[in-house]
Amino acid sequence: MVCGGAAARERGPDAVIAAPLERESTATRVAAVLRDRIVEGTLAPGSRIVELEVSRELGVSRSPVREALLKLAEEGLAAIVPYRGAIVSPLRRERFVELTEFRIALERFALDRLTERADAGSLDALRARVAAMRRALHAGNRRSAVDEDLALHRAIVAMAGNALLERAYDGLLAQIRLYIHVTSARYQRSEELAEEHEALLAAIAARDFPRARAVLDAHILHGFSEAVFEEDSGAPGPVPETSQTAIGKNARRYRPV
Amino acid sequence: MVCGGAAARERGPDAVIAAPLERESTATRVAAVLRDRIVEGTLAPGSRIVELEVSRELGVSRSPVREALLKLAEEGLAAIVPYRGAIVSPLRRERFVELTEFRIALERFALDRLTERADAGSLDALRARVAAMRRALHAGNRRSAVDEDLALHRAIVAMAGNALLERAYDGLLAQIRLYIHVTSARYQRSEELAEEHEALLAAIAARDFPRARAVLDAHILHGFSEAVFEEDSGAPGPVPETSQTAIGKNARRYRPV
DNA sequence: CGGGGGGTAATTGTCGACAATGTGCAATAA
DNA sequence: TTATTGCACATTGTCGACAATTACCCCCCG
Repeated sequence: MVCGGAAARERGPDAVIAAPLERESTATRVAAVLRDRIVEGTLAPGSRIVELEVSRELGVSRSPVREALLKLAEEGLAAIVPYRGAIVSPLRRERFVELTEFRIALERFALDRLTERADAGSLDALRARVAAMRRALHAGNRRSAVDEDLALHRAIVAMAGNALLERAYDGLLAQIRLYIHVTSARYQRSEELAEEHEALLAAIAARDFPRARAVLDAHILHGFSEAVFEEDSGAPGPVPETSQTAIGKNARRYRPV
Repeated sequence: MVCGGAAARERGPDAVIAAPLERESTATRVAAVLRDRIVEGTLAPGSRIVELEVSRELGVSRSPVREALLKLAEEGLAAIVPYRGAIVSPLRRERFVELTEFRIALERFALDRLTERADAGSLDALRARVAAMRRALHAGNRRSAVDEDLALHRAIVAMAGNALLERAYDGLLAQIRLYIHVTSARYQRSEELAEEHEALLAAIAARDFPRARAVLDAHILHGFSEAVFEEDSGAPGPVPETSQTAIGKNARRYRPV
């Protein structure tokens, strides 16, 4: 068999050597397929995932499928209950509140590091991402706008230089994507969104941690406040007591002075 | 076959009904065995874990062993490289720095929530844990002192009421345990350790978030500063440039005024 | 004496089959 | 009619075997 095989053919020519090192296992590919379907909405929240069905459909055995489901469960995209199987994690407001709170906490930590060590090169890379997102927004391509948005935030987190933070954030990202459609209204007002990101970058560039934190909070909570859940009877009402309290209080406390 | 079986017999008599609901799979038990060995030191950092060896030793097939290794890898206790197997995560100073930084970030977030919503009952529970730890320390039982110490911190995190935070912290806990022996000098001066915890609880009771945060930082960084790595040539020298910078700066910035 | 090739052994990745468990329906009795 | 019990089916958990890949060692060549 030729060195790179199918994997190599999918990449650039000069990646032929590196390809065998990073080719992915069947389990990884199955996980990728299922992950896509979940965040895409093809696999609706709450629906069952039967190992044998997936294995038959994808033409693999149950072992990699099972392994993939374990991965998805770790990412919070699926829930596995022993001897009963896996379901796509249902969308619940309470969980979205927790997700948002925790996301803010992680990104704050990242900003804390980043406002200390950000160099010109990193900032340029971030600015390029904002530009890309702006283009996607103007082109009306919501899907890639979402991708660019999240990629920007992930890049900020990655620049903090803490591998554990990065892993934790990656785990969150999948779930953020899962909930993105309830905040999709946000991507209508593209100018606003781009400006918020630019304000965030400016604060980072100025190495002004308090301001960066304030901008971040406003940015994320802004998206949060527009979230609409189907379980809501009628209009997008207020979030539940306790959680509202937590997010609300912090939003107020950390709002720019 | 009798209802509960072996699982029920290991519990109290009135747990017979509930037992079947919470019995654990083979994979979970294998993971528990390996996890214990890793944090205990029986399985040294860097040593290989061969699936077939474990499966033969524990009298199970490779499937649950494999599943257990995936879990351990998720927890950061093991590293899996495709077609080459799993090794116990090696102890590296850089990683310990990241671990400590991230741990502080998570616990700060917990304190932020806790100083808002802590009730008397919760505080009593925490105080009971400090007392338990103090007893263990005085009894010279270092192992259970460590357990109580971590259990206290975990309880604080749990009280924050964010499931995602809790999961992320649990993932960290295993790794903290992995590194605990490099900070074991800390458990010599038991009085000091107990006092720091009590100061933390007092700040929480007073709902004084800034003070709680300052006490927490001092507490964790205190343990950090005593860490000794074998790779160090001679005395426990300073931590590497970049990481030292990050931790040092924050320690200074957030120190009590 | 050192470095490259080839072949063997060891180990992981995947597979199909069987055992254990949960689910739902149907038959039965009150 | 309705609650209950038993049974058949669907699905997960575990197992042993085979395929794919890597590590190791020996041999050969320079």
